[in-house]
Amino acid sequence: MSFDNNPSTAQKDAWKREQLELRSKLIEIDDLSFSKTIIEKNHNQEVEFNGLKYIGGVDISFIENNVEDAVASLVVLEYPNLTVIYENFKMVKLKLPYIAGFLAFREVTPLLELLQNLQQNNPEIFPQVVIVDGNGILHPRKFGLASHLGVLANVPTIGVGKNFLQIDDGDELTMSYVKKTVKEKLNKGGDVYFLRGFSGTTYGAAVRSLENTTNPIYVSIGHRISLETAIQLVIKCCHYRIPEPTRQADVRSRKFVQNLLKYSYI
DNA sequence: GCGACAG
DNA sequence: ATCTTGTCGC
Repeated sequence: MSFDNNPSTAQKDAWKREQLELRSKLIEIDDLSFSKTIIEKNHNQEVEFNGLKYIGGVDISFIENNVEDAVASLVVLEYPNLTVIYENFKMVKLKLPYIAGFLAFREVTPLLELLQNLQQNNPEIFPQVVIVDGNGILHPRKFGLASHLGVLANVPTIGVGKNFLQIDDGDELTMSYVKKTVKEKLNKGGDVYFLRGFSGTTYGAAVRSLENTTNPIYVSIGHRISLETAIQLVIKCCHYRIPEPTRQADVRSRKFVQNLLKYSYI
């Protein structure tokens, strides 16, 4: 089965209005249940998060040759050890195709349901911040999936993308400029390059998560967190290129999909 | 027609 | 998003 029809221009315009409307509720500063301390360590500064125990990760995995069935996942990891203490999955019937700039309309509902389910049934481990597989305000209307989920769930979120999404705001946010600049400016693990448009808006940052990985990740504010805090926390969560919360959500939902196929449940 | 295209 | 073994390096 496939999707009815590709969304019309009118539908996209309605979605754009909805994004702008929800964006009015967006909080782009730290509004967290834990605190951040800068520690002076000899020459360098180090960041410490106090009172942070639970970090969430969400993702959706897809099935080959199947446009409508997918598996959404929510994991909760303990900080700072980053061990998974909770996982849950939800089968999804996708209603829409993927359209850049409108990812939330395809994915946000099951992710929201997973969060609400945890809040209701296991509130003591509800995550204090959720890392989302997709951008926050690094988005044409400054309201990507991470922000959308954050506002609807009223939870702090961080957007982490594996690929850059070009924004129409001057030459310095084109794909070619960012790819070129990132190569020359991100020279070691933890290096950060801020993605600032001609308008002066900072949409997010390209971050080299490890010493031995060239390809950056793209971090942006989701909701109720500042970009600086988001970047520092994401870096602390990186055992691999992708921060553990989203990486675990990804790995585990993929395994879930494999088992579905293995036992012919789909 | 051409470029861009988070997941 | 998904398809995937070996291989190179620490």
